[in-house]
Amino acid sequence: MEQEVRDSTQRVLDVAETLFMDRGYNAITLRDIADELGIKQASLYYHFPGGKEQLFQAMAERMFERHHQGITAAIAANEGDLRSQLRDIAAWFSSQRPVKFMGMLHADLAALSPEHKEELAQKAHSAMFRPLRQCFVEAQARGEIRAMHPDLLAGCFLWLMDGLSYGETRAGAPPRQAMADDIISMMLDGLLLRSSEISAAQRTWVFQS
Amino acid sequence: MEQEVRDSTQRVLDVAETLFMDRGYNAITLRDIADELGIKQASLYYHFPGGKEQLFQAMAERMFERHHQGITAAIAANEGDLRSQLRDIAAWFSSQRPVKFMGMLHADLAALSPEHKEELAQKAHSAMFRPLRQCFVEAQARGEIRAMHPDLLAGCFLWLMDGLSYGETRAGAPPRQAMADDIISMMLDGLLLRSSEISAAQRTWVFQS
DNA sequence: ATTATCTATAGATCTATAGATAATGC
DNA sequence: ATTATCTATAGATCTATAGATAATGC
Repeated sequence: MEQEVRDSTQRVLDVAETLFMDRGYNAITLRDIADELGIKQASLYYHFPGGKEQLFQAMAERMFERHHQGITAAIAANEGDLRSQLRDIAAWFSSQRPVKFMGMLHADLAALSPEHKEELAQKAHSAMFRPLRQCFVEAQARGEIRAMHPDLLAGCFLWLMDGLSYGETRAGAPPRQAMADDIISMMLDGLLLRSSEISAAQRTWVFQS
Repeated sequence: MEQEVRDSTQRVLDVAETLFMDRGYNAITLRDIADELGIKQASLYYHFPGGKEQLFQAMAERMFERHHQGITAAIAANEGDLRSQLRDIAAWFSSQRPVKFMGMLHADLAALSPEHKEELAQKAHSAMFRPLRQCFVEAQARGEIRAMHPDLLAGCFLWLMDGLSYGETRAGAPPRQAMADDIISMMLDGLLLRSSEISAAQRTWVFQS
């Protein structure tokens, strides 16, 4: 029986994650979630007596925990090589349903009670931001990349991964993994023409600034 | 009198933009906007007989038009120099209230009628995305940057500018313009150590991939 | 007895409409 | 006459609660 409890509650969380992440906390009603599950709205209170807010909270915590696993595994599997680490993190996100947790952390958190808000922000930070930030700090310590505020780097990378979720909804967009590779190359190698592709005249310009 | 009509309607749009952009279409009620203006909720129907959706639509169109001016001016003032163009576009966004139009284009548009949705998406594209995309296309034609899907480049840059709005709300964050400069340098120069800072051993690694 | 659902409904909003009121400008 | 507001309220949701029902497992 314990098993069935977990199954049906997990199914509620699955649907809640899909809907909340796609259209936001305020746009989704308990009725939307119940309809999608084929049950009545009031039945959700059996699984989450605390109502909509508790359901959102539980959904977000489960999601953060899952991403924490995915991100730290990608980092650990490529110790000492930032590019591979980022590539595997991107592959992890590609394997998951669109994240959009950045916009979520802003607009949706504002709708929650101060305690829930604070707790979720904290968990999002330790689950996703902190490991990634550490990843950049270590790459800097190894001399692999130049000094730049690691908060900014982690924020940019997560932000861009989040953006992939939106980008892929466009018609005619390249596959997500190809976009992720281009983004990582942009971040690490930069866009300026250099090395063998570069003419002498361009080279002086490139390094003048 | 004509003047006063414009003033009070513009004031409604100002408040609507602040609130809608900060917390999203669904989170903000007409009462929130009216309260902030010090008027009653029903009075908004004098300015926008079409109600909440028309108000959002008008607010978004005015905002897109304003950003179109800002972006194209920044581009035109630095013709032939991508880095300066991007820097001035970033400065433009820093001068404006936080954008968050990316998340808006996703979650908020979904709440509108199909016609409004289509029209706004179209206007956002021509006002902001298209000029920036063209900017990257021309930099590629000049040989200033390497070939990469210009849609991706424009999307990344706008996305990161959008992210600055969120980033600056954190405690202890560096000033927005400093973060913008770092982001532009990351995009153009990349993060990898190279040029004079680079050792011979590292150089072979840098260019091997 | 426990699990997972249901029906019915109270109470709180929220959008939108109808029509009144007050101030300004011709 | 026009502009900009107001009061009052209908109608539609949405969240949450109370208590009933059906199925499963001991």
